Amino acid sequence: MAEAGARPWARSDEKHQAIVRAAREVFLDKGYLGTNMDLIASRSGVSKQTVYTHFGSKEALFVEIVGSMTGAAGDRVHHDRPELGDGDLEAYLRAFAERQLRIVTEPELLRLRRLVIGEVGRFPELAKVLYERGPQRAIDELTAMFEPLRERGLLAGDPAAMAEWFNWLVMAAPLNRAMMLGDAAVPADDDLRRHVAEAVRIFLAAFAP
Amino acid sequence: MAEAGARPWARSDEKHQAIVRAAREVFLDKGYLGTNMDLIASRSGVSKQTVYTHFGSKEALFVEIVGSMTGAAGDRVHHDRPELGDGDLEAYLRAFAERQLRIVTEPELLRLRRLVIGEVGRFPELAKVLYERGPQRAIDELTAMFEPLRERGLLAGDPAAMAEWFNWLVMAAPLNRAMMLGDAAVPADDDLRRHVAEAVRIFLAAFAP
DNA sequence: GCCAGACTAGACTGTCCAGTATGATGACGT
DNA sequence: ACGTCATCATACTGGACAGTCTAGTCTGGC
Repeated sequence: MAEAGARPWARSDEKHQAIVRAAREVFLDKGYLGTNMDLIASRSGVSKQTVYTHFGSKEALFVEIVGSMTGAAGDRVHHDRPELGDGDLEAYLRAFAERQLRIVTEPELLRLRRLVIGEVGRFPELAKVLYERGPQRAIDELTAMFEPLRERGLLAGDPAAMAEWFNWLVMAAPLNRAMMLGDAAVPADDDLRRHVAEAVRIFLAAFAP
Repeated sequence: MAEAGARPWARSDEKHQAIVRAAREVFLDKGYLGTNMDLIASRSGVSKQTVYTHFGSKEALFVEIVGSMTGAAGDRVHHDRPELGDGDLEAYLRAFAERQLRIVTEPELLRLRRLVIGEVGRFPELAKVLYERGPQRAIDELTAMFEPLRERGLLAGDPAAMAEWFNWLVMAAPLNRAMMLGDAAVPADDDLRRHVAEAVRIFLAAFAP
């Protein structure tokens, strides 16, 4: 993201990070147009000029922030995921889905999603990247997971298609509610577990031979 | 929305409608903050003052536009819906879902959805209304439809829960793709039909006794 | 003919804000 | 001691834009 280039870039990382943090908050809170650079400067305890030295423009800062957040979120979701051994498939799918859903419905990620969706017109690339690093990546990993299960006869169907159904069975209701009804509409732990259990049941009813 | 009030309101409906049309286009295109009132005035072939006479402020105009669009969209979805007689349940569910999905994925509605989601922070009420008139209303009608089916032994489960699962089985994948990947990501007719058929199959596998 | 009310073009006010310019401070290496 | 480089505070420029104001036009009813 930062210009590949000529400069030896020993710029103070501390300030850089402070700007990133402040910009993240402000952009998530007020959107792209609603955000003002003076506020980011003062919130990060840095002069406006410094903001412009580190990031060349409001647009560049926005792209950098959103890009890095999507990357980080994607990585978190797919980090430290347990392996499926010979254990109970249903239980494993539940654990997997609960974990995934909990991360995706964190307020910060919900706000990122809203921000990006609202800016599809202005920044279509960002939305594409978010889709690829979010849902698409999850679906790809599920596909890889389902492939051997199909071969072992535990699932019946096209792995990629099953992955997509599974993903949205788990995510759709909570995510879409949260998008519109606000962060407070995210299910509490009990409900989340019940929701996931039922999603997994439906999935297996449709795809277990 | 317009002030309940004193005035006999015989204002030229033609201009009013022209403003509404122009405002709809511009807001959907550029978002709330990105929209400028001079443009709306010129696009509707009306003077700026007239815009302010008909709608008191940018905010009021926005709320009016979005509110009426959500209402209209909701009404369209639930208008002229065929009844389920004694025919084939699976075929009926497919027809129902195809119809619903086609309407919801129209570009104008997708853009409305993006707009509203992006403005959740500034206008939380609008998003709530969109949720109620959109997904919630669909779910309620499905609930009413499933209730007797359950009593006839054709479905097994809580009608409201089944309605929510059915709704998102049908909507989630296309809608979420379209939100982020743009209007061009909406499935063509063939794909849409295949998608719906499979969604219905999954639903019945999970909920038909 | 005249009044009222809707409308018009366009100027104007006040504010906000991205981005730049200026001139100074302090740290660090040579 | 000196240059360099990041940083600072603050002022400024230029443009955008919500909302108001002015002064005048057009139309239909009486």
